[in-house]
Amino acid sequence: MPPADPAPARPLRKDAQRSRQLVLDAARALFAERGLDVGFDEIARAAGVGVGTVYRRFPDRAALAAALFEEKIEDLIAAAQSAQAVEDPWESFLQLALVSIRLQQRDRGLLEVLASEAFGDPRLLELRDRAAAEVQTVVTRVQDAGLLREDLTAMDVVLMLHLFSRMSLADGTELWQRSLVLFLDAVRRREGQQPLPTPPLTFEDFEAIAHRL
Amino acid sequence: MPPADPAPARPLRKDAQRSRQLVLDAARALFAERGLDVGFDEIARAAGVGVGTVYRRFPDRAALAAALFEEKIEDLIAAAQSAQAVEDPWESFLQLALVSIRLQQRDRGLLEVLASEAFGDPRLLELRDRAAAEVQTVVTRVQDAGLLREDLTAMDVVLMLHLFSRMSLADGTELWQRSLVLFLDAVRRREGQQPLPTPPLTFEDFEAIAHRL
DNA sequence: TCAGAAACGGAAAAGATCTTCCGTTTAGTA
DNA sequence: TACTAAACGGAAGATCTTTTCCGTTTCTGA
Repeated sequence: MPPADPAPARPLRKDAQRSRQLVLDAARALFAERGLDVGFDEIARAAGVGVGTVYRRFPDRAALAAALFEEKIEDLIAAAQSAQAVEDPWESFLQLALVSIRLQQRDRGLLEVLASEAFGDPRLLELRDRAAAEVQTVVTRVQDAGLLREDLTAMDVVLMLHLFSRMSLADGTELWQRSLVLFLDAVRRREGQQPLPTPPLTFEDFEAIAHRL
Repeated sequence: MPPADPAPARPLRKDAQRSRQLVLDAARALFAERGLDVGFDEIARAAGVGVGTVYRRFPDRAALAAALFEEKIEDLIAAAQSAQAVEDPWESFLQLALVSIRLQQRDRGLLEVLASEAFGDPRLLELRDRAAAEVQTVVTRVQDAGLLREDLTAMDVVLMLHLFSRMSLADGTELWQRSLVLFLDAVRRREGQQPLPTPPLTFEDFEAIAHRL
């Protein structure tokens, strides 16, 4: 009994493979620079193919984004994991913050995918959840070490990283670092801190907020 | 020699006055709810007049915004001044923060005008500068009282208030308060604080950043 | 080499605003 | 009341982006 792959899907013809790749390359560059809502016609022009070809390969923005950002989010997860390898928990936390901001600073599309409901694409959503889980791990460790305030959640951190990433995209310079330093100072554990008001942020809160920012 | 008002401008006809007011009322509500880029046709429909009438009275969005947001920014300035009346400098600072976030939470258009270059309208720009000056006053006072870190600028504060206002618009709830508490905790003066990196934020920095957020 | 399927490009249809224009209506004045 | 100028509504033209469609070209494998 042969494996019943619902779509045996013969490989794309050679010219089709080539133009698919041209489209992906063009879209990668444009999404990184200008975000997810670049026009399809512009992608086609940059790729040197007709619009029809873009639509044939990627019926909508979601298909294109899914193909491109899986890899990108995996980069982010890998970066988070390598931050976990840092011995000192606070340094590990710091490295996670810097790396994740930098990745989003270099790719506006990545920021938008992470902050949106990712077109409802299950693969992207799952990867995003895995990235959030990595943040959770780092946060828990630095909390267990007594260095980070206990009432902070990983989602507070994710939300803040999102805001700093946005800032880093918005200013050409490095002014966002001022705000990051303030934040880091604020979340350090310290005697006599006032507890945070309102219930902790959940993942759903983050989604709802970031999506509409 | 009679006063040479360049446009003696006879008063609008009664029906024109009426429809001007209808348009302003409709635009006020729509801008507050959905921000500055509501379609003119939608404003016309909400006002119960034709699009032509909207264009006749307000040649572009800037004219409409100028007419509406002068008053709004004056409200903000008034709120800042009444915050200055609070005796305790820290409380005064806190009240300024809360009031300014609330005003922007209730009016997305106001937030957008404050963060944009305000269509280049000189009146709006001047009012915005005056609002920033009020923040400066409050910040200086709380710094002079030794309660706020010295290396923070009024523009750091303005930028943060902008971010929290955005958050307060984006979440329907009050979760932004968590972040505000973190921020307030971060900016309190305290022994052994690390100095902030990168040069202080200028007004131009704020404009450039907020505009592109 | 050749026939048929797959893929291609880009014109054009479909949608969404934005803006102008003009025939009709209404207010103000004599 | 009647005339004129101001104001009105909304259809139509101008743009811009999204999406479909089809005549032509290119690949593949018999």
